[in-house]
Formats: sequence, structure tokens, C-alpha cells
Amino acid sequence: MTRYWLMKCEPSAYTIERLERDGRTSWEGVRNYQARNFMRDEMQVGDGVLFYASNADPSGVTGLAEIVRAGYPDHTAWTKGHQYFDETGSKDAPAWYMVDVGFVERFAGVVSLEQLKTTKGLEEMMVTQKGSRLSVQPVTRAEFAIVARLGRATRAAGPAAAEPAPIRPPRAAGRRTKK
DNA sequence: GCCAACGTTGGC
DNA sequence: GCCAACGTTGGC
Repeated sequence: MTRYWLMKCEPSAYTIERLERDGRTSWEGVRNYQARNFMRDEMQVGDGVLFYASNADPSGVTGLAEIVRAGYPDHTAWTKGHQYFDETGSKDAPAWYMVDVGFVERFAGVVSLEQLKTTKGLEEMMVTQKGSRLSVQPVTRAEFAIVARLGRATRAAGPAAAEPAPIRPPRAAGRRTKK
């Protein structure tokens, strides 16, 4: 049975635009056990994904993706010198897992967190709860459908907002989940 | 940049 | 097993 998920990523690490260009990507770098368990044990090929831009302006869902490869060991964890290197586990007994995600759809605009919080039917969505930091979250089929509909109703920012985006220096290292 | 909320670590 | 200290997340 198809399940649905929300996956967070900071724009400095990866964006829906890049996913659209790449077609698919591996979701490495998650270093949280609850998120790991979802990726390792529950995600299946074909599951739907809400692509969520965190620490963004505004933060929110920017498009849709799907799982194209179920959980497999995250090799970046045992690659010395890699930014996601982590001593937990080993090659023989991997601690961390990733999945591959494929592009489905890019929204014209962003379904902002603010909008998610004020939309009927999304009251229980994990991402709308205070203090919710989990970077991989389950969502219900109904929530997925509501957000997809909101996303398709978004419009690109108008001319007034179309001036070049300010240059934002990347945040300090070590602050990314999925890359 | 601030800081509240959260997860992890480690002393005891 | 408790819990204080610490590091990180992520909205604002």
C-alpha cells in the first residue's frame, strides 16, 4: 500500500529545482534514528513525498516527489572525510540508511508552513506541530492530497517580488539533513 | 542572529 | 535510569 511522507531539506543543500533537473537523487545524510527507521523499514518504491524546504523564505512544500529506491545503507557515513561521515555503525553493520527520490512535480510557488498551519484538515500534520524537527515524517493520504491541491493552486511570485534574490551565504557546515 | 525545542551523550 | 550539559534544528 502506498504511503506518504514529508521530507525536509534546506535549500543550501538541495532544492526541488535541482531535483527537477536531476530527475532523481539519493537522500543521504540523515542522522536521526526515527527518520532512519522510516527510510530503512517503511518506505517503499512508489510512496509519495512532499518536498519541504526548511530554513527557507518562506519555508514550506515546494513540490512532489516519489520514492524510487527503498532503504539501503548510507555509504557517506563510513566515508572518511565526507561531510556526512559518522562513526556510528560500520560498513558491516550500517547505522544509517538512505532512499532514492524521484522528481514528480514542482509547484509554481510555495505552500508555506503558515498556510499549512491554517488549512483545515492539516491540524494534525506533524510539520505543523510546535517543535517538530523530524526531517522525515509520515503524512496521511488525505494530508498529501490537500497539500498537493494547495501546491497546484500556487502561483509564481509576481513581478514585484521578481527582483534578484539576495545573496545568502551558506550556513555553517554540519547543518544539513539530506545533504 | 536569536533562541526554544529537541535529541544525544555521559557522569553518576 | 536519571538528568544536566551540550549540540542541532529550524522558525522567526
